[in-house]
Amino acid sequence: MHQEIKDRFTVMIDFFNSIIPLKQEEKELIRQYFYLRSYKKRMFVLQEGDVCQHLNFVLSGCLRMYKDDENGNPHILLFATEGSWINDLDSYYEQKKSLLNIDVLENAELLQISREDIVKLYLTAPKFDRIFRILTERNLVILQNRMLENISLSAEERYYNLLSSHPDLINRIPQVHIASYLGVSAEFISRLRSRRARNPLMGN
Amino acid sequence: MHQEIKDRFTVMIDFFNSIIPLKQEEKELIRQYFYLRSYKKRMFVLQEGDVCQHLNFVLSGCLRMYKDDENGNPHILLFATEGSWINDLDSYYEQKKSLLNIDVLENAELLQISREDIVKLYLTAPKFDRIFRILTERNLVILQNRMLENISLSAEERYYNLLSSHPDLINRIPQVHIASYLGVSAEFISRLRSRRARNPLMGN
DNA sequence: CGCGACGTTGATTTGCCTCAACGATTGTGG
DNA sequence: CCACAATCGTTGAGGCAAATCAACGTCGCG
Repeated sequence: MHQEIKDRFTVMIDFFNSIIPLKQEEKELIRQYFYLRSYKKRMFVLQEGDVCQHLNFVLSGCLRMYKDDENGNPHILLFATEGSWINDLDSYYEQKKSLLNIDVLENAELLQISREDIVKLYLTAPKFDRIFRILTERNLVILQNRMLENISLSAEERYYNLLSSHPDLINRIPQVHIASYLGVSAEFISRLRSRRARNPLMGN
Repeated sequence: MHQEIKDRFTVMIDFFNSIIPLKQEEKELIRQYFYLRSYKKRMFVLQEGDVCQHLNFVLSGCLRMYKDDENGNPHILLFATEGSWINDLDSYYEQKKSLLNIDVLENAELLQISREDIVKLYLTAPKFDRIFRILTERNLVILQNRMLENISLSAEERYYNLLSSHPDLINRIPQVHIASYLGVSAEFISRLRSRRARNPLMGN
């Protein structure tokens, strides 16, 4: 089972490697600084009011990051599945109380790193500054495209765009969460689906 | 006037310095790689279909980045004024044709750097990897907050939030562009304003 | 079994859009 | 320097997209 854990690290090392190839010593640093933690469904990785203590890389499972409004309704900023990250960077770097929640939709295994350790990692291996720069730039581009869709498309267009760009998500995430992610009501998504089911030719 | 140009660089150097203090040699690199360029109102810094050739740091003036939809209506992703950046990172790094436009709302002076030169900059001074990582992380946090507002607040709330968080923008940018940035119609913004003018106590 | 999570459907309301017309201001060329 | 066009904001009438509220059926699960 120590072997197993090494295998998990391999997933993360491959991830970094695909951005910039790592030297052996840099791979060792990853094994040194990241730690494996499992979460069960409904557990919180981060709760509103806490200070975010680690970056989270998802090995398996599914999570969401969201904010509750004054009525207690969640508004989902991000889903994360295998091979992606889910962090409240603001709380993590500024060490301020988070306004966001991260919880588990499907039992999950995460690789985590503390703030002190990532600072050490950056200092001992500056390549990780570059890796995380590139990673963050890519996430910014993705978020910018989502922003653009949000200000320019109808709810129906956004829903079917998501459907075609992330068909995997639709299969494993309840509609009510998809609705919250898109910023529309769950009932409206249901109506869109039944409308298209009755008339498959509609809306391209 | 060579003196003047040096002064412009000082603005940028101060900007970087406030993120991470620079050594003298790193300051020299900035003077070496960035170049000053002036744009007049209505000029394009980037046009749809072109490949983004430089990163843009705004010394003065005001610009917007936007996408035209199929009807030719612009949807604004970002405004940039003194001391901020405005880039299509996707086109810049991937060297693909841009879907976005960047044009000038008020005569502007930019400091620009080409893709080849920023790669050199990263190689000769890895500190810039860290600086741009941090910069990008901050921009991601900002965009994430805007995303959250967009999926959780009404048009009215978004408008007055923008008003209080960026009062400067409201004074220099036409309402029609503010509307496009928020993803609402210009007429509706006008109605919000006149509603509150008649009844100043409304909506907190 | 019974409860909670999830999806659906109907009736009604509303936030916001569209289209159109109209001043006020700016700027631009003859 | 004036005339005319373009830009910008406002207002009205009408319409539609999407929210809200409520009820109900199904499923999985403790």
